[in-house]
Amino acid sequence: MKTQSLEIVIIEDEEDILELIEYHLQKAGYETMGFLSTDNVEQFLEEENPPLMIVDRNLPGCEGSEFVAELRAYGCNIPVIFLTAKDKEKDLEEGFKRGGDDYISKPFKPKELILRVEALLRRAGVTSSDKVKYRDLTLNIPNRTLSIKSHKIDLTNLEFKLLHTFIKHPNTTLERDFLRDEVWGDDSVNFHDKTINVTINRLKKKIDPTGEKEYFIPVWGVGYKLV
Amino acid sequence: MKTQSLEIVIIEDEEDILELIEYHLQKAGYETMGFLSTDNVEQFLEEENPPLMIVDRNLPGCEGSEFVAELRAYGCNIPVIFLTAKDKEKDLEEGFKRGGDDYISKPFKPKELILRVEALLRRAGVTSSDKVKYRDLTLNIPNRTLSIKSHKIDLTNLEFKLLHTFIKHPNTTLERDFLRDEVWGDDSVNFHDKTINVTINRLKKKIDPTGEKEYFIPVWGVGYKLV
DNA sequence: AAAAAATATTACCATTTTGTTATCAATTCA
DNA sequence: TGAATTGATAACAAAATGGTAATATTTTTT
Repeated sequence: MKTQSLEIVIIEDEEDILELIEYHLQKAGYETMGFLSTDNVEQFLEEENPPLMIVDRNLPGCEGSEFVAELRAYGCNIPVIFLTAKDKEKDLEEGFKRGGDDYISKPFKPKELILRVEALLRRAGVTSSDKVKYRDLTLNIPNRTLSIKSHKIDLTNLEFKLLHTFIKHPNTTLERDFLRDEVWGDDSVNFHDKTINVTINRLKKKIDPTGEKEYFIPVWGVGYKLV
Repeated sequence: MKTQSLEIVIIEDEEDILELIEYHLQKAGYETMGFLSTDNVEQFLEEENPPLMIVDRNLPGCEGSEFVAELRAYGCNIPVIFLTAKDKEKDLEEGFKRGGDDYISKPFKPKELILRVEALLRRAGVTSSDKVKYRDLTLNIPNRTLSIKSHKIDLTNLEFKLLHTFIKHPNTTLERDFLRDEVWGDDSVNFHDKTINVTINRLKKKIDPTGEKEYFIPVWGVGYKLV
């Protein structure tokens, strides 16, 4: 599923815990970059643009959440999970208010750490899933193939782009002009009225020959909608 | 920070807990929409496009996470926080794998609930709702649909534009000339006297066949008003 | 270069939407 | 009250839009 390894930053002053975290993340398929303090982290973030950061609250010299608050103030939007032994409400609040996305208390369950990392990466839009689904349609982006209930269907490039566009905006009326820009590109001069109609038509026939599933419905005078 | 009230969906079968959650969310400035089961939720999501959903895992008839997994399969990407009494690793994993964004165990600290809601909304980049409402009418602009009390009604493009114009200026007498410019466009030469009458008429019949709701009232010699 | 595949255009038809007209009903005002 | 004006509505006409098959063009493959 993961197409490339992601390098996750961990800031944790207790060396054994740091190693433990790195171990579990690596086992889950991530690269890691551990720091024992916030020193040099900023520079690393700037250079490497890591996708996620796990930060201990209890760091020597600097509160972890203060560090994150500073980063946020400078426009850094990296997803952050706080890690802490403290479990008091006040600390929790501080962590979130200062820009944390999630919070895990020590001792943590390794599985939970991984799950929360994955959930956050997903929500932050880092792990670009190579599959897009809608109803019983599954688009495999790298392969540029369509599966309907484990049944593969060949699509032309144009048909694929068109369907992809609709699946990215399900249940939304896409105007003809929008489709034209999105699928055909705005360089298309002399764009013919019926081009969209005919292409939609061919696509419909391929993915639903009998028409019983009614994927596309025309919105009169506006465009089409995938329902 | 909050520019407009956000309506958060909660699915929880224990009525007292549901009320408790609603209470805390409302105190924090959110609107809430509670459900005791997953019934009708899907419809609500489609119509209202809420920004976040809190789902109990332990629902009668349907596992909360199964419900979310189904939604995800249909392309619904709404941020989800699971809520559960269970605290076993296995359950946690299932919830995340099925598309949950966060997880809170009962009994929960109210403060933590709010903090996690806010963090998730922030990370998900909450979008302003694309709906316009007046009385029991809800126009979903991207879908180009009209709902009256969760009942969908088909409008033609012209009717949609007309109703949209009125809803943008509720309780205001819109002059015929204004409507003509706004809905038909100023390119309309030879605009016939009765065109507006007839179009309003058709719209009235669609949204209020019996005429009991009296949405539109004619203002003699001037135009119409949506009340 | 020839064949095949993909895409675009055209033409024709069906449907939906919108406009027009005629008639009737309601309101205004002298 | 009654004429004049405006709105409601039904019926019909016209226009706009979408569907689709056939054909033409372009692009890719062999």
